[in-house]
Amino acid sequence: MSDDRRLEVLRAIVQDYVKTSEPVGSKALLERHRLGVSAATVRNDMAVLEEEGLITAPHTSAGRVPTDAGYRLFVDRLSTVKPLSRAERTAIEQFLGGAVDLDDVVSRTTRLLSSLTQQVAVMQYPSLSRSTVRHVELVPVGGTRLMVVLIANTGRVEQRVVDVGRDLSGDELAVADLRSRINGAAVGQLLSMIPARLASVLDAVPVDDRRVAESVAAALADAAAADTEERVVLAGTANLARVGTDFPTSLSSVLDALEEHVVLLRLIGGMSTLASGEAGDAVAVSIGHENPYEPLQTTSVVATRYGVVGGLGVLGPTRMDYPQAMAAVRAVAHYVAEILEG
Amino acid sequence: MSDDRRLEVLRAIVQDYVKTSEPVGSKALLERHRLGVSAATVRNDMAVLEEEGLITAPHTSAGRVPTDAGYRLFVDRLSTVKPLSRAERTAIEQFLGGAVDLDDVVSRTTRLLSSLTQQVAVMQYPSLSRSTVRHVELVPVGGTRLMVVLIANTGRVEQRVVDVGRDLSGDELAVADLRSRINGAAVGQLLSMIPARLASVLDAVPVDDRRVAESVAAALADAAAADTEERVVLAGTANLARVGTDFPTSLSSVLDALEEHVVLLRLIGGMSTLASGEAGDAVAVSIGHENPYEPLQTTSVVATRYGVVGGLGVLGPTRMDYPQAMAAVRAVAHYVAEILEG
DNA sequence: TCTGGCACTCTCTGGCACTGAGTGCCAGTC
DNA sequence: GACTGGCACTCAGTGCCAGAGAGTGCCAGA
Repeated sequence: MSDDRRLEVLRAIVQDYVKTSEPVGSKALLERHRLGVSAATVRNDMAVLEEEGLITAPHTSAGRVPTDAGYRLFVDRLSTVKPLSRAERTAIEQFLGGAVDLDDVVSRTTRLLSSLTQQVAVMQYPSLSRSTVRHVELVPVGGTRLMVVLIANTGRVEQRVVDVGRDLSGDELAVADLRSRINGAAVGQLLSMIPARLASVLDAVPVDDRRVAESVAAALADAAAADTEERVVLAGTANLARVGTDFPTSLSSVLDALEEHVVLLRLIGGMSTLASGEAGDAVAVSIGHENPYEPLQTTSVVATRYGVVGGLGVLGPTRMDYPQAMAAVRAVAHYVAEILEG
Repeated sequence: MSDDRRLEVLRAIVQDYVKTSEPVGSKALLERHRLGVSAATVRNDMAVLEEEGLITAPHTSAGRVPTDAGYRLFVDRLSTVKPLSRAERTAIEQFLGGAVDLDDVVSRTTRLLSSLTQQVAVMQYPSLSRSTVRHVELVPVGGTRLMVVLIANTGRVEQRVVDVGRDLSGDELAVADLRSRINGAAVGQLLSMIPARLASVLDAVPVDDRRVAESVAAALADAAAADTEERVVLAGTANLARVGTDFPTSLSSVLDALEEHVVLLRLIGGMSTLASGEAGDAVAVSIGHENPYEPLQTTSVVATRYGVVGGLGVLGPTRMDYPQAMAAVRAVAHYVAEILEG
């Protein structure tokens, strides 16, 4: 019961199919792989693999194609993440190192990842709720309105304009006082801690400014909580339409799904959280129907966290070079974390 | 020489082809339009139109399809921008009115425009160089580094961190002084005026802080000039892949082109500038080969400025409902300008 | 200047036979 | 019991052909 050889056959099928995108038959398999057995034997193995639901035949007299379960087994047990070449690594480092600000980091990362993997790259903006406060700035913007600017340690900036119910344009002193109190209490804290930390500030503030302080605190809490409507950035969507890619009719609905940023965030977020449960740099893979969101069930997603602040990954057809994608995602995540937090 | 009727035939061809996406023949044309003449006459007219390069036949015995020149003539002389319905207008107003910040305005605008027109929507972020300074903020961020935050009247925020060569952490006073000088000189000015306005500030600053002021001025100038690498936002790319749309093989290269944001910016910017030369709310149309960027020569772009700060528009196949697209673009631009500047 | 009619040209569709890759199964061998 | 060679069978893909249908160009006549 050469179980090992059967898995070897599965691996060969996955590799060939990923490379050629055509159903692979017993004969073709033998030409490309030295399995040391005859075509008939391979056929027997294939029959078993098909019975186990790991491969399937599009029609009677075609070759076999891996199923989602087949890819899953391949990813879990038959593949090793192939490390990137030294040249690739330095290229990544250099390209990302040239970024000038946060937007640029995100934009470069996605473009890099999509060109490395030839898939669609997805990156979540550094998440506020896990990052810390670098500074809070208060700016009177005419009349009774105050602009509240929250700057996180990742370089991300959130701003809110609030009506504080009092004209502050002449009262630089009161604004400066409140600014220093708030910064004293909040700088260095997790964004999620903002409401708690500001409670004490509210008590200490002169009674005249109480109303103002409350408005500002509310705005800050709101800005920190805006986390749930996180932004996500894509690159390489054209890769989905490349000739030789397998999206017969579903291309349009996949593209549609990609514009549902909320869904992508949940996906990337959920998967990368899962991965972080295991080893530090674990990469999570979600294949076809494993995917909770229906329009994306013809695709696979490879994702991971970068640092502690966000997730990134690639999305493509289930017929994907998983080892390569996983390696690229892991390496890029590593460098991004270094740049953002190092 | 019924020149008028010939144009009427052209209009009918454009309208039918846009609706059905199939080459339109003389007979089919008569069924849908009351031209008051026979099929043979229409055929003669078609022959003339073809000779003039306004329509073309995919092959000998198929119907006719408008050429780029045909669409051009249609847009210039045969179509009137059909006003949106009252319901549509209030829907636009309500949807855009619900936006909470600048990002949200841009995101809602593009999604709205793409769903109104069933095309790809493109919007340039409000451009800094034409907007004015609302406030400049200086924030010491440890050691000798200072974060310079530039807030524009459109709500857009640019930030730079500079090394000022001197430890300012203890010297709140010097920072406050510089901050008020800069704001005094720059607030309300066009961003492009920043370097000029700050020149006087540099002279007036105490000699000890000269170096600091220079660094800050440079950072601000840089932030203002970052305009050239403007951002652009897309929505509705899935519309390109809709079944019934005409992108046989070029889809992938069009999607690729859409990721070249620099190109899109030049396109939208150039076109809308052109339009603003004419009437205030003019909408510019670029059809197929009129387009300077080769991969987009199978597409048309309908664009305009919103207010004075940026451009927006839609992109789709040359077979596009121009009157409808122009109406939608114009209406949306109008409301966006109101929200951003009103 | 328009119209009806006619011959002509192409595309499209369906049917048919053929080819080739691939399969399943079976009897034989190590 | 596991593997192999061989054989019959299946089925998508291709090329070919004929017929239908849509559309055109052109011409003679009103």
